[in-house]
Amino acid sequence: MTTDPRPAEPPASLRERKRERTRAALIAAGVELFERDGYDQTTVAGIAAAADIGTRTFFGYFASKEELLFPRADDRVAAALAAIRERRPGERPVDVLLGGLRGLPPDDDELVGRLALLRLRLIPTVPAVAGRAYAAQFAAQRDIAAALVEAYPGELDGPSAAALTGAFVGAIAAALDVLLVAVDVPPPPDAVRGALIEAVESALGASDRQGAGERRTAGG
Amino acid sequence: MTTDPRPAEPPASLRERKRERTRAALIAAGVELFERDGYDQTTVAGIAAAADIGTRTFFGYFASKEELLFPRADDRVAAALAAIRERRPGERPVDVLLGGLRGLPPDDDELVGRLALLRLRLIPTVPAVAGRAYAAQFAAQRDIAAALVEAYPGELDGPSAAALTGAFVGAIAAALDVLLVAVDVPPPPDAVRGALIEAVESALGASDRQGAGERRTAGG
DNA sequence: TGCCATTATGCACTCAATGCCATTTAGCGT
DNA sequence: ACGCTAAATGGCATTGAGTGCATAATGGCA
Repeated sequence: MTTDPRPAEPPASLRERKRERTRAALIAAGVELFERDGYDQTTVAGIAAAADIGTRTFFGYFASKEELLFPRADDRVAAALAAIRERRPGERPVDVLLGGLRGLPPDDDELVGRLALLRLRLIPTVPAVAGRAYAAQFAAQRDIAAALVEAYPGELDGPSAAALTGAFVGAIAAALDVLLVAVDVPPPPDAVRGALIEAVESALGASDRQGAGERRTAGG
Repeated sequence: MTTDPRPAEPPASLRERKRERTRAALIAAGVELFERDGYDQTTVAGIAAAADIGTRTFFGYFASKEELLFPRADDRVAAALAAIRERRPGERPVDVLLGGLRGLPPDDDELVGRLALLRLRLIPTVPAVAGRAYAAQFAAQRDIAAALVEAYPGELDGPSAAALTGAFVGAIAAALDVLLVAVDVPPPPDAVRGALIEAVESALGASDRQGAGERRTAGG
């Protein structure tokens, strides 16, 4: 379930290290400027200048302005896939997914970090950012749904697996929005995590909640 | 539940009728060109030329290129809100939402029409379109979640309502993707509708499906 | 040191989108 | 029918994202 959290190995060669430093500088400059001046008011040229590189070079690091907000592939997808892989026999799909969610570290940066928070705030207001986030979510759902179909042959067909995954991811996204964006000051990470899990469980009707008491295998 | 499906009243004044015709011509030209040449290859200037208006005028009708794909406010939100308003006492939130889904007309254009299909195909590939779709979905979820909180005071709090709504909408979106986009030739509308309802029900654990036998109030 | 591949950058270009402004046209009262 | 007003139209210029191309700078390696 641990899935190797953030290796963060510094690349070997000088060239790669330098490139990684520039990349980090670009992200830092972007986040800084986005927060200070707003997304639309911040130009790529400005970000590049703040990181002390040419404007053209920016696009050698990120394909677009909004890509800056999605610097890494989502670890949560890997966590979900791992949870499916390590499922217990008889465990229902919805409980497997919820188990994966519970297994995430409480202070997961991708869930409640500064960049993630900025991203969440920008998604409802900037179409381009929303589009990028949606694309990532869609890809994630496809992967998870495919894994579910493979893990539950006969029980789950394509549409059902897609619907279940969409419900799961949709519940998380919507709950996170309420818990992190629609509040004045975001609560501490572990509180967010607890409330998130509770909300998602109540939405999906997990074993711990309403009825279906036969296969109560998932522990707290 | 019927919610006045497509009034389509022709506007009174000559000016408004003319404007409506131009608007329809723009949509038609856009859909045509998008399908023929692809979204990115189609320029706003090209669409305007095909509809025989100036490029600048296009933006008097649509704020952006992708707005062309979202010509009307989503009726389904209204249907969901109506379903919540007309709920039966004791009916669980999830069953209310599913009831609203079942109440939709089988050939709802917004669900399976040509424009909707093109939109669904474009969403995974064009970030701008995805962004617009996501924004609409987000707004819809906020409205529905707010209505749910109001309809179920004490039972549903903000995060729970958001999670449930997100799960519902997410399940629909993901299932529609599988049923309409990830197939060679889309099946007939009523078949899509039936499969969609079935998939969403299985994902959300409706009364008709798994456990939770105490409050079995919702009929078929 | 010198060669090679990668990286950085400048320049010109396309296209979406916006602001400004002149012109046309529909709606309406007289 | 006439003329006024407001909306609609569209041309022109501008900004900013993103791309292709050519060239220079730089690290890896013999």
